[in-house]
Amino acid sequence: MINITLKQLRYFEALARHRHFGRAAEACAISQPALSMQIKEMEDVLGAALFERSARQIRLTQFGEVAAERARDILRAADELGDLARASRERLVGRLRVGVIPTIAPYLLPKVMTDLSARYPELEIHVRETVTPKLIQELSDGQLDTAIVALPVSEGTLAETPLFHENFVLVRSAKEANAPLPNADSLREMRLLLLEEGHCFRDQALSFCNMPSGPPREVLDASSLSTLVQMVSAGMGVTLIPEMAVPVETRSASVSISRFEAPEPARTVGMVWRKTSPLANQLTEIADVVRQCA
Amino acid sequence: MINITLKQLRYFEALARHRHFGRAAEACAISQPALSMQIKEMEDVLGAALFERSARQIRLTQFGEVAAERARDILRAADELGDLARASRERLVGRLRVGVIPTIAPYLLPKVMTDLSARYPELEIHVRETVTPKLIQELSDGQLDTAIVALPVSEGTLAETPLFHENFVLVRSAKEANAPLPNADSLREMRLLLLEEGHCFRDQALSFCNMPSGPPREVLDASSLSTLVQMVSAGMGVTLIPEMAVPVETRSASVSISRFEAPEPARTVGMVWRKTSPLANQLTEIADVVRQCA
DNA sequence: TGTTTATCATAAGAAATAACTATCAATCCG
DNA sequence: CGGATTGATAGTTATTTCTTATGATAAACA
Repeated sequence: MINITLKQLRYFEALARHRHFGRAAEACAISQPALSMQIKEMEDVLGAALFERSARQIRLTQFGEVAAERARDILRAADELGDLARASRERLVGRLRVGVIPTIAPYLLPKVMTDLSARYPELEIHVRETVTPKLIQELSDGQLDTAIVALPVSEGTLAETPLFHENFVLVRSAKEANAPLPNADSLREMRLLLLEEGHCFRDQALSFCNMPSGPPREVLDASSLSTLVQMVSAGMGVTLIPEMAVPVETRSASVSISRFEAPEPARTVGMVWRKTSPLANQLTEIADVVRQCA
Repeated sequence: MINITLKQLRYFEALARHRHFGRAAEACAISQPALSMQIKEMEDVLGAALFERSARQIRLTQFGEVAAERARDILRAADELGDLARASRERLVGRLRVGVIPTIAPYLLPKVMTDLSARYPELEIHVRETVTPKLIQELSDGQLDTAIVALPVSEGTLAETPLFHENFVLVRSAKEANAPLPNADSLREMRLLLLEEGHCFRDQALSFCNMPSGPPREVLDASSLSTLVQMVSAGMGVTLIPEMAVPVETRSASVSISRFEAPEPARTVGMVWRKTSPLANQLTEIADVVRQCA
């Protein structure tokens, strides 16, 4: 199946406008025979005459009139595709799907969302909050554009950039405020409350205590830092939370916060995306904005 | 300025649908590298990535999604142009601008319009009624598609086909009904009422009497056959009218109609159109329909 | 862990398409 | 009738697009 081409439509449109092969050809920056051939080809393909050629002038046929209108529509649509491409290339627009782990989302997102919206008004931000393995899976599947997680991710297909480094602090009930600071080993002897399995923060905390991360423990596992703090406040044990969570989580709980001595437990939070992502350039820009927020 | 092509849009659409270069290429009946190259070319021209290629699968970029939608619109519009061409080629549709001389129009058109509309329901018929020279001019200018006039027209650029032959009859007042039939020469002595200048029928009548057609005559010239007959009915003279006009024009006038003896005055009515007209085929068909009516 | 498989990109030559120059044919005009 | 204008045609060249063969990379497999 042979078909018409946009080039033919362009030539046709010019001829319909000029009603003169020579001038239309000049307008298209080609020779008159080239125009003649393409018009003829187009008429052959369509199986209908577009122009009526009489001795000294040419006229659009009735079909030609209709076709000229359609041709203009098509050419305009094609041009718009170019405009659209330019727009999408010049600035970050459209939808950005961001995944964030639950031990970061509530503390970082409010400011990040505000700043990003201010900087990229045309950007529609979707947030997905879940544990790292799921985020990585969804990222790889193309359901997310980027994710904010604890580094390293060590996934060959993903690019990662660090955002900030944060320490973990000890949360004890208010009445233990002046008790001696436990070290990593003594923590193991205490009733350490942790997040349920799957959260990387659980593993990071356990690793600080040199405890195996795998098997479930006898203690109740919480589903959020907020719950953990409330449990501590109720005297059920102690826990660790990232520094960033302190202002939010201790507002409505009577607990004491203590920093560890060096080497303090800590984690690096970073942003990851597919190495192949077409948004790679914009994502490094966004990482900068997030860094400002932290 | 290099630009995208419809071919690229077709390939792109296929790839967007299959999300697989090999299968999309197969669907387009080309080799996989050919598809790769055209997609690459298209991305280069647009200056934006359409697909994100990762190891084992490809995905549309956000821009690609939008572009795919547009591409489908454009391709559909291009296909419709083909459909439109086919429709316009297969049957007579749209507008047909017909010119008819005033000494034919009122008698022939009612039936012709009815029959044509029945046969070509999608045909919109415009009628222009004026004298032959104006019709020929407008036909040549492309303001008319065809004209029904008295033959011959003898215009090199026009094609003509005869429709019917009609005699002229003598119209006298009712009380002259039994008077002897004048011949061409005796007509010259009578008060012969005629149409105003410009009407071919005037010239044809004069030519029958062997009188010069040019100079204005002393008698009142009428603007329609109807007026002529009414004048005859009022006793102002005699006239000739084409046979076809008899039923209509003598309905409300007390006149007598007489046929001449051979050689009877007559004219050939025919249809003309530009030799270059794209409607030429359809016009011969229409001439057949008109012939049926006469 | 190395091997196979799947998949898209690249390269080089061949085929197809579109362009140009030169020329023709028709017609209008003085 | 002769020159000028205009679109069509022919032959050749230039460009584009395709094909085949091959490469590179990562996933799947054993």
